[in-house]
Amino acid sequence: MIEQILTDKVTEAVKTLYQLEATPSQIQLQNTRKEFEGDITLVVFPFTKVSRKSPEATAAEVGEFLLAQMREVESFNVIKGFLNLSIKKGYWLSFLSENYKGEKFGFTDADGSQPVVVEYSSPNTNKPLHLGHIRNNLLGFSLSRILQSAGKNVVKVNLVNDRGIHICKSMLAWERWGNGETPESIGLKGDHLVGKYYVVFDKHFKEEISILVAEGMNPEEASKKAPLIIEAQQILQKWEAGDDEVINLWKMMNGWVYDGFAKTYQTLGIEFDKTYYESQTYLLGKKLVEEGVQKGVYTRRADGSVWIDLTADGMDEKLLLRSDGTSVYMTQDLGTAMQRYEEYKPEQLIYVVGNEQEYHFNVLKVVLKHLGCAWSNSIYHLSYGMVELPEGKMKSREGTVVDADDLMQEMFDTSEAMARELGKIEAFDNEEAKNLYRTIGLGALKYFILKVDPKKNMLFNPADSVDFNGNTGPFIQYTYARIKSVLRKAAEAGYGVSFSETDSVELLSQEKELLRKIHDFPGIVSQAAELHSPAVIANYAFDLASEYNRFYHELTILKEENMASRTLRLSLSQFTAKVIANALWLLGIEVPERM
RNA sequence: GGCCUCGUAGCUCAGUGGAUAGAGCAGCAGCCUUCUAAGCUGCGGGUCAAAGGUUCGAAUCCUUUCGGGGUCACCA
Repeated sequence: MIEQILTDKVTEAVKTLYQLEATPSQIQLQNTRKEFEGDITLVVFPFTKVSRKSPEATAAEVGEFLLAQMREVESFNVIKGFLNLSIKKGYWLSFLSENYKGEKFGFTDADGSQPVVVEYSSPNTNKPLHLGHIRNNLLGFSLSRILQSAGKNVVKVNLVNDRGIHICKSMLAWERWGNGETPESIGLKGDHLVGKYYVVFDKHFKEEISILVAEGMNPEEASKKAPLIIEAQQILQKWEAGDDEVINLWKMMNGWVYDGFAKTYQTLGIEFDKTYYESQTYLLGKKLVEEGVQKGVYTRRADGSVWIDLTADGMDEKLLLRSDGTSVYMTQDLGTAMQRYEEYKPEQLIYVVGNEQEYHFNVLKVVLKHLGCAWSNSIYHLSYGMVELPEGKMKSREGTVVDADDLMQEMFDTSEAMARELGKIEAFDNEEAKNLYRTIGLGALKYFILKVDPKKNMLFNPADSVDFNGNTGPFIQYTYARIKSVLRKAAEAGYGVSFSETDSVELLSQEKELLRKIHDFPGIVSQAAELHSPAVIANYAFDLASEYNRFYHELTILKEENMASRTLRLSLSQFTAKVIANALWLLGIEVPERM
C-alpha cells in the first residue's frame, strides 16, 4: 500500500534534509480532506523544529524530495503545515485492476503465532438469553472474526455456568410446582421453561420472606432463613455430594436449557470452537490457591479462609477460598485461566465480559502475577458497557428484560412488514422471502448494536432498532444487493467487468473517492483488531456504502457508452460489493443477493 | 466516601493531538416513463458539560468542578 512506501520515503527525506531519525508517530499521514487538492496529506509540523524553517518551507522541501524520489507522486501543494500529495492515476488504476475481485481483500492469512483465545457469551443456565447477552455474543463473535482476519489464530470458547444455587432454585420450583412439564409437553423452548420456574421460585420465596417479616424478623435475616432458600442450598449440597436423584434432575433440566441456547445461537448466527462447563472446571482453582498458600503469597486465616492482600497494588484484600473450603468466583476464574493457558499457551487471552466486572479482572491479573504467572499480562478484558432501555436499566426481577428470542422474532416480523409495504415481495418465492426477512432483520439488529463503541453504555430504543433507513444494516445490505443487480444486468448485456490498467481512461473524482475509500479497508481491519472494536468496521461499512450510493446516483454505469469507463465502473462496483461483503462478514452480517 | 468510566446537534452515535467538529433519525423542500426510491439532493440545527493548564495546534492530553453510570460481598 502507498502509505507504507510514503512512510519510508518521508523517513528518508527528513533524514537527508534535516538529519532527523523520525519515529513512526512523527510521520502523520492522513487522507486529504475533500476541500483540498490531493490524495494523501503529510503533517509537517513535527519536523519544523529540526528544519528551523517555517511550516510552509518545510512542507515544500519535503514535497520536492518526494516528488523527485517517488514515481507514484504526481504533484503536491502546501497549505500551512499540510503537504498535500497527489498520487498518479496509474497507481489507482493498477490498484483496482490487481484487486477488484477482492476475494480476500483486507484479510491477512494466519501468521502461525500462538493462538488468541476469545471467551464470550458465558451464560447462566437458569434463564434464557436477553439483550445484554446479545451484545456480548455479537461483540465476541465479531471480534473473533476481526482478529482472525488480521492474521491471528483464534479459538472461540464459551464457559457455561451450569452449577450453583441459581439452577438449584429452578430445579426445586419445577419439582414442586412443575407438574412434570417438559419443553415438548407444553411446547416451550427449554431455556424459557427453566427460566419460568426460576421466576416461580422467586415469587414463592418473596412470599415466604414477607410472612417472616410480618412475624417480626428483619428482611435480611428473613432472606436467609426462608424455608425455600434453605431447601435450595440443601439441593446444592446434594449436588456437590453427587446425589443421583439431584444429578439426574440437574442433567435433564440443563439439557433443556442447552437445546434452547443452541437454537438461539443458531438463529443469531453465533458459534464456538469449544464449550466448557463450570461443573467440570469449578474445582480447578483450589489447587492453585493451595500452591499460593505454600508459596506464602496468600494467607490462611484462623477460620480457614484464604486471602490475598492487594493493598500494595492499590486494591483491597480479596477472598480466594471460603472458610468452609468451597471456591468463590475468583477461585474458579483462576482455575479456568490456568487451564486455558496450559491448553493453548495463547498470545492473548480475551474475556468479553461486561464492564461491571472490571475490578474482578484487574484482581484476577494481579492474583496470577503474585503466583508467578508472567503471562497474566496477556489477559485482556474486553469490557463493554451495558445496554439500557428508554425506561432505564434492564432488571430481570422487574420484568423489563428484552428477551433475545422475542427480539429476533420482532426484527423478522418488522422486516417482513417493511418488505410488504415497499412491494418487494412479488419478486421472491416463499422460501427466499423468509430467508430475506431473517437476513435483513438480523442485519438491522447486529449493526445497531455493533456500530456503538463497545466500551460505552448504549441505549436500545426498540423503535430506532427496527429502522431500516439511514445509518443501518439494511442500508448497507441494500447497497450490496443493488450492486449485484447491476452486475447481473451487465452480464446479461455481455459487458466485461475485468478492468485492465492499460485501458486509456479518465479517473473521475467520484470514481477516485470510491476507490480511495476501498483502498482504506485493510488499514481499517488492522485498526479494528488493535482496538478490539467491531464498531470501527461498522462505521467504515456505512461510509463505504454511502460513498457508493453517491457514485451510483451521479454516474451512469450500464448506459455509459465509453467502454473503458463502463468497465472501470463495473469493476469498481464489483470491488465495492466484495469489500462490503467482507466488512459485513466481520460483523457476522449476511449479505443478500437481491432485496 | 475511594477507585474506574462516560458527558459532542432535539434524539442515537462517529471523530481520541492536526485544516472550517461529522453522519443518521426527527423537521422542512425537491427527485421514480427507474443501471433497485430500504435510495439521492438541498435547508435549518453546536459554548464538544464548565473552568484552568500543556502545545505551533486540544472535542481529543493534564488538573479542578458539575452531572450520569459502574464498582468496592465468605454473590456470580
